[in-house]
Amino acid sequence: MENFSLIKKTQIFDGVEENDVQAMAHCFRIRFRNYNKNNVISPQGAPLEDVILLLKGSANIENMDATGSVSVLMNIKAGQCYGLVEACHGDECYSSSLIASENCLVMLIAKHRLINPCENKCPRHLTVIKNIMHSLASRGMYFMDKINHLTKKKIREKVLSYLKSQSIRQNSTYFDIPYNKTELAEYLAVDRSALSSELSKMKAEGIIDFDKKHYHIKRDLDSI
Amino acid sequence: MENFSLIKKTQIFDGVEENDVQAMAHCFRIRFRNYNKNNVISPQGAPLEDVILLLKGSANIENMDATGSVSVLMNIKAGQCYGLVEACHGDECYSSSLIASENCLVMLIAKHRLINPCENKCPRHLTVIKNIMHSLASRGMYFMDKINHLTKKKIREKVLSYLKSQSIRQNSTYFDIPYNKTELAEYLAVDRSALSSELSKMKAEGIIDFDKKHYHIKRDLDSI
DNA sequence: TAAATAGTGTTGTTTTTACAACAAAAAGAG
DNA sequence: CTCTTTTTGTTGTAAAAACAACACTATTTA
Repeated sequence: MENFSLIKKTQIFDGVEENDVQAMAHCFRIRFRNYNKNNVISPQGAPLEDVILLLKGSANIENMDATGSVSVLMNIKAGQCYGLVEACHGDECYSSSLIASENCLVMLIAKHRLINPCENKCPRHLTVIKNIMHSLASRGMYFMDKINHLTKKKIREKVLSYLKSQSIRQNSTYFDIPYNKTELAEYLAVDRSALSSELSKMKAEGIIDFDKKHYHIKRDLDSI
Repeated sequence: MENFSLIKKTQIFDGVEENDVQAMAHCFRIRFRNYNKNNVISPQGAPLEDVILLLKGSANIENMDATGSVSVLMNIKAGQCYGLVEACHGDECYSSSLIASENCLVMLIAKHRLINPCENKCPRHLTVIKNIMHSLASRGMYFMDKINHLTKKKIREKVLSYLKSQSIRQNSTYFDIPYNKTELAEYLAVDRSALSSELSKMKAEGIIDFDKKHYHIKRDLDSI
C-alpha cells in the first residue's frame, strides 16, 4: 500500500522497516482519513482515543478560550503527530483543535496501543518508543522557543524573535513561514493590525522584507 | 545511603526498587551536590553532560536575553528533572540557567547513560524509559499551559489564567505559588509594578486575596 | 539589635498596544 | 471572467502597559 512509504518518513516510525510497520498496523488499529483545507480534523474537547499522525499536508493547532478569541499554538507538517503529548500524559480529551491548513492525509493510531507496547521483545517496539521520546523532547524544545517569543514585551521583539528562530531552523535568511498575517498575529498573541503596521515599519527601515508567507531578514541576526 | 530513599520518590525512578537504583548508580555515574538558596546550580550556556535531578528543595529555570532582561520559565520541585528535554533532544548546552530558590540537594546523572540504556534486558530500564516519557509529556503539558497564560492580552487575564491553573492543580481556592511578586512578573512576562497594581485592584474588587506567596480566589472560577 | 538588602505597593508620565473602521488587493467560487 | 470572500495595509483613538522614581515593609546579615 502506497501509504506505508509515507509512514516510514514520519518521526515516530523513523528507522522502522516497511514490513515491520505492516506488522504493527493491526496491533495499532491504524486507519486513514482525508481532509480538505480549512476542515476540522479534530475539534477542541473531543475524547482522545487516537494519536493523529499527519502523512500529507499541514495543520494548525488552535485554541479558543471562553471569550471566543482564537490563538494558534503551532503548525504541524507531514511526519509530525498531534495528541502525542496529551496521550503520553494520560489525558482523556484533546485540549485544542486541529485544523487542516492544506489538504491532509492523516493516520489514526490507537493511543493505548502506541504508548503501552505489547510485551514481546521485538526491537521495533523499542525503536518506536525511542522515537516517541525524541518526538516529545522536540515538542518541548519547540514550546520553549515559542515561550521565548511570547516573553518579549514589544511586538517588534516578538516578531523578530520568531523570524530569527525560523531563519536559524531553515538555515537561511530567506525562508517561508506557515502562517499568513492573521495567523501570525494569532500565533504571537498580538493584534493583527498592530502586527501589520509593525511589519510595514520594519520593511521601510530595511530590516526585513516579505511577500505573502515568504520573508527575508536583511540585517545581521545578532544585531537585532 | 539515605539519598536513595529520596530517589525512589522522583518522577523518573518511580516504581524502581531501591536496590535496583543502587545497581544503576554506577552505570548512570550519579553524583550528589548541595546548593544554598539563590546559588546557581547550572549557568546558562553550560555544556550539557548531566541531567540534574532535584532531590530536595526547589529551583527556578531562568533565561536572560541579549538585552539582559530576565524571565522565569518555570519552578521545579524535588522529584523533577532539569535538562531532560534538552538531553533527549540531543542538545549540547543548557539553554537556560537553574537557580536554587531554596537550599537544594541535586543528583547528577550522565545524560548519555540515562537516555541510551545499556542493552541488557532488565525491566527497570524499561520502567525508567517509560517514566522519562511521562516526564517529557508532563513538561509539554506544563508548557502548553504556560503558553495559554502568556497568550492572554491583558495583565489581569494572564494573572487570573495562571492563578486558576494553580488552583485547579492544587485542588483548592486557597493555594501557595512558588514565586514572589518580582518572580511572578518575570514568569508572566509583565512589568512588576504593573502586576503589583493589578493585583491590588483585584484585591480591592474582592476577586482575589493574597499574602506573600499565598493566594485565595474568592469568585467562582468559571465566572472570571 | 542595628544596618543593609530585598521585596512590595503607589503614582505619574511616556510609550506601546488594542480596537475599530475602512479601502485596496488577492484569492477563490460559480 | 465576474462576483464574492478573504487577506492585507492604513489610520486615528482609546486603553493598557512599560518605565521610572520613591516610600515603606520585611527579611537577612553582621
